[in-house]
Amino acid sequence: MTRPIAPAHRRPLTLRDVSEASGVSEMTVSRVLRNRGDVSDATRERVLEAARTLGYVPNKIAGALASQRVNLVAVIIPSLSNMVFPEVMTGVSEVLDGTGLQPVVGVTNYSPEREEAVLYEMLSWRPSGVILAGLEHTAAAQAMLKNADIPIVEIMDVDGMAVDSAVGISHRRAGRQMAEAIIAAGYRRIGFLGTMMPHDHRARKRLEGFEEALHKAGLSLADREFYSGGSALLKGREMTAAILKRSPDLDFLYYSNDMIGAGGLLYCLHEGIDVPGKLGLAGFNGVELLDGLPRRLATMDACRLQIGRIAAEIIAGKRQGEVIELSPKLEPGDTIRQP
Amino acid sequence: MTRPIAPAHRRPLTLRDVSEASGVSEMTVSRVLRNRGDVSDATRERVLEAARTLGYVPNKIAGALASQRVNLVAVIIPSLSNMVFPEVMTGVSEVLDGTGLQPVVGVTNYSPEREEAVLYEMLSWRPSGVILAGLEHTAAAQAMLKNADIPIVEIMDVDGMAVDSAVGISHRRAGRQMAEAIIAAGYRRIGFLGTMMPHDHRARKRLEGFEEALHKAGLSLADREFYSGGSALLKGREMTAAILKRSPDLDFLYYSNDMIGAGGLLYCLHEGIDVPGKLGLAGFNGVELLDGLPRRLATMDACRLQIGRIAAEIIAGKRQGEVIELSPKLEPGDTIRQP
DNA sequence: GCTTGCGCTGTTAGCGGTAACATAGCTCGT
DNA sequence: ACGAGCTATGTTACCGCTAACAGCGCAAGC
Repeated sequence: MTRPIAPAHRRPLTLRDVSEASGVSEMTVSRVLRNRGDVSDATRERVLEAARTLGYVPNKIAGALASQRVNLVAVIIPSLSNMVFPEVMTGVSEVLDGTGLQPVVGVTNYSPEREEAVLYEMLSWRPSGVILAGLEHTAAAQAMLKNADIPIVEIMDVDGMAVDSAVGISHRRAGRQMAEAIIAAGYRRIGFLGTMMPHDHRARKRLEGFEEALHKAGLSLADREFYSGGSALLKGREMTAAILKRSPDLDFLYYSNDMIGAGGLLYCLHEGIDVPGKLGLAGFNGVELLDGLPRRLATMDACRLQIGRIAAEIIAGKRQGEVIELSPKLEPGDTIRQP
Repeated sequence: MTRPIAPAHRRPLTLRDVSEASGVSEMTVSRVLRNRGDVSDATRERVLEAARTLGYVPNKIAGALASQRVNLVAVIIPSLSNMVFPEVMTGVSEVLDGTGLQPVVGVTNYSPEREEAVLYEMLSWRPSGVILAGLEHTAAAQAMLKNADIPIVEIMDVDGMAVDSAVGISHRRAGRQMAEAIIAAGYRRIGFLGTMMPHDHRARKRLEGFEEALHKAGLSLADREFYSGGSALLKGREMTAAILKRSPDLDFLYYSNDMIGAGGLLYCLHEGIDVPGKLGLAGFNGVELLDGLPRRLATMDACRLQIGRIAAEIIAGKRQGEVIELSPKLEPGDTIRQP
């Protein structure tokens, strides 16, 4: 792709400049630049040449206003530093790349108010669709979504009511399944380590499902430890040290995410604790990072890439919108005893 | 912040709807919604009430076209999964948050052609400024940047010619400094492990600076190993195993980033290699992840947060644009012998 | 009383494109 | 030879909002 080498200007360039430079009407220039309608090869060449030498860049603002069409898709996620969302974005981009649609990312930092503000801002650009994480939103945000009259896909989670479409996994079920696997492996004194984020509903639902399964088996969490902020890997170490000091008789640690789980694993290996014999470990997410650890942490894949892909397909109209529940796979790794 | 609970519509809402609902002109509604010009409190209340109950969301496309003002800042970076860029984004957002400006992210995957395309797309929305990584761009991209007539900040790197402003560190100098520290610590048979990315100019410059300093000391790289794709942590392990098998007499490994460095460190610890006595290790970046490792990898902070902040300040006009070189700090950690 | 000035509101004319329709010049079949 | 049916281009009327200016009512100044 080669684009213009152009001189500096004073007044911003418009279609009219290109039209004058090439001796055709603005409409014809517009047609050439969008590859729409019939234009003779000779004219097309002349126009492209003029546009290139001038260094013309179309004004999508004007274009969008006139055509009532915007090629943007709003993607609203809690955080970029989470490892989880970049992967969702990869899936979204993969699919959108072929369609002329463009993702625009907004970040909420797990704050519902910020989500509402970001959504408002994004909707004011009249995107062709919205992809946003989670099913929990402020009343105002829900209303905006309903009124927007564009495809809306809520991702990651399906435990709740969707505004329009939803793609994700059931975090409650995921928590339950992990608990069942742990119990089946013979562990009984189980501790939980997680983030202290009141608005991370998915982590909350996993814990709820987890405890539900424990209760069904006549067990309950023996201890729990929460953290907020800082390096997750380091926190994982520290929390593990703390919980084991307080409750040395625990035989399993369930972490709310792989990053703190990895920290815990490194700590245990370093301390020479027998994993998974004396102490079992499990996390959640299936992050790529785990592949490089000395031992494979048990985890559960959250289908992030696929979620991104499917959400984008719904927005692009390549797939019927609806509630789609994916099934995360439990990966036992080397940190749960084989029963 | 509470926003409207509104009914569903057919035709998209415009200023006219709000104007009719509140009995004032469109212009007055516009003034209220933007807090601009004098409006009586009574009218203001009436208008806000109407906008809220209708669930009106302004159309920024029309607004931007009419006012010739867009509150967007294009931020163009190579990758989101790199850990590095999310942190830059944090700095950018922090500063922009107070200004009414909004960052919009574009990702290039280290491809110059893609960068050109993304830039073209972004410029067509007429942003108020552009922040982009690196100083190397296609000729066409350079031309677009020059013609755009908005503030441009090239970030991360200062070894080269900036289009307008630049904020970053000298990667050549960083490589040199690391080499000097390694030599001073008495290491002599040094290997390099890095990514095989022809377009990662910053990694290339670090290596150049590194080798330059080696040569000045009468040394040269004893071996090198490259990789591409996959989990960086795992690759770090594998590459380390490979290079040590091939050249068992190496006494130092310099990694082009912390992630593969961390993998290498974990490998060495697992193999029981004496670090830093028999083998020294160093990476680059100062990623938060390292805090959780069993031993602190030597690294060099790339000042990412600060780069993001300063770039945003330049765009926001809070600071004079120019070329700003920051000084990365060498953090010796526990993987270089103390001389 | 008549200006002056201020506070508030309305009117007009675009911003830079595109949809929809009109039109001019051809080629063809009959 | 002539209208039908192209293809290639131009014309007109907006899209939804805001800058710039105009206008009105009213208090204060002289």
